[in-house]
Amino acid sequence: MSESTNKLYGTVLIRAKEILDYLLNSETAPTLKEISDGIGMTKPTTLKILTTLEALKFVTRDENTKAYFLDVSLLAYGEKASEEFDIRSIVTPTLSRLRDSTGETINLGIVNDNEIVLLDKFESPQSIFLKSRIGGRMNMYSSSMGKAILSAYSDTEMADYLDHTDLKKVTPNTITTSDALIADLQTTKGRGYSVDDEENEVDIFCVGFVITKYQKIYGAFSITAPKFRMGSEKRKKIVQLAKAAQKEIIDKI
Amino acid sequence: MSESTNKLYGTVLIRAKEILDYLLNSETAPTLKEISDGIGMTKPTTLKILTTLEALKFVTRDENTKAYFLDVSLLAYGEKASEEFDIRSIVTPTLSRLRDSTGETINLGIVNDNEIVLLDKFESPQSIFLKSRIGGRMNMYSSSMGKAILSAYSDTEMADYLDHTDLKKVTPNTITTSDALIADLQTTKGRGYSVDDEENEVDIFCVGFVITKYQKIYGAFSITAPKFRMGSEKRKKIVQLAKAAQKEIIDKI
DNA sequence: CCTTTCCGTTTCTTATTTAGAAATGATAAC
DNA sequence: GTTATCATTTCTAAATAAGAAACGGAAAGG
Repeated sequence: MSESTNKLYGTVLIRAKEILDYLLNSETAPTLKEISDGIGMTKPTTLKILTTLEALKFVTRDENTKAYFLDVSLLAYGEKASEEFDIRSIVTPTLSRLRDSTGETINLGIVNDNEIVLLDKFESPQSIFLKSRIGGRMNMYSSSMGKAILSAYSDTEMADYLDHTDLKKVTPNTITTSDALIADLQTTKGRGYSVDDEENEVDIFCVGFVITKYQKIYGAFSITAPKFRMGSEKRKKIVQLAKAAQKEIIDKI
Repeated sequence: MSESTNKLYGTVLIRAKEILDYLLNSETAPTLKEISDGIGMTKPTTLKILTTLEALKFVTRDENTKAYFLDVSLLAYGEKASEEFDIRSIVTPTLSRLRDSTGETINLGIVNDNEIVLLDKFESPQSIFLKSRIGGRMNMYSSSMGKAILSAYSDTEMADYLDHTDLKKVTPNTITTSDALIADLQTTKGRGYSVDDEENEVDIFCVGFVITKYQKIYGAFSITAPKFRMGSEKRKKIVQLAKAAQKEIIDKI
């Protein structure tokens, strides 16, 4: 929101990203028409960009149905990118054990552009919902990982975050005022973990733990479960196990 | 090699990919000069593309060092792409157990553009080498996963593969003639698994198993170990476990 | 079996964008 | 404080892109 207002170079590149994003958010592989209608570009232009994207192996086209989808070649870029933040290698054994001991799904996230990006997940065998995808994004203010991280922010960082964020309702429980959010983060700080009580997704309850050492914030992890499986006894037990995991991780950094 | 020779649309897009590839293959985050020199583009042009890539969240720039690296936002595209081929969910529990029972690293790959793309890996605790990265590519003719898949190809498919591939030496052991490769694949077919005896990487020995059902090839998995840990006894045991895993996977498809 | 419709593809021309030489800043090295 | 080196900005001829219109081909409907 404080971006330079100068026009960006690379019209085709920008449009190509629109196409990639369209494919990213499509349930099923779309055809040329669907894409060009969906984005509001003319067919010839869309076709030309798609043809180039295909040649570059960013997309693939089904020869029969003529439908487009993202190409697995893209995997390499994301994996390389996430290597830069390599908490994963440190964190994996601990979180994998935490999954086993809690029986619930564990997520690992980092901050990227004021949002949480899901870096990895350790799924519980009983997990029904797999809405989330590695690389997927969520709000900081409505998720347990986000709130765990926000609770470690300085006042300046927090002010900057609020400055760049609209607290929009995602579910009926989402916190939508700065004051309420700041109060919640205060509680989080005292308690040592954050709680997302159906604030990001209905029926889903999460607790979140920040991974931070010597002032530096590395990311956060959370334990996610359907609300009916998160009674106060269970939650107490999970928190205890997770706090031990958090300590173990921080010691390894 | 039978591509249309027409000039491709989207100059900037093509150049942007060159930059992304340069970042993908850089050990350390490069600066503008390194990138422009490395690719052979002028600095102003490179800067302009990088600035747009940054705005699109494909790259990030370190404010202090001015160095560029790939942005984690890219994760989402690759993950979505690999979902299309979702053998992973079917295969994960079995391969994870195979890792535990063999104590060695298991790789899962699929074919993309006549090469193997590493879709997932299940690392052994004793794995020293982590040269490979998810999304990484290797030759079909020099890798065990590739040869396992080639052994399931029809004559036409194989002819087409050879037509589009140079059998270049990767290590002293790499097979570099069609005849030798075809003979090796014959052996593979009879034996039920492929062997890569330092053909792709010195000191590394792998066995590969194709995942195929009703004529359709879904991918392959391999067991990788340093050669000194792959004596014939150990290998026999591993093959036995892997064949059971292969059967289990195919039954689940 | 012919007609219509609906996409995908090609062509063409004006308007827009780009590429890079050169100049300028900024910063680090000496 | 001078020099070297890299990042950034400016500017304009030359290259590229955008989209209207026309075309082609396959599938649907009568």
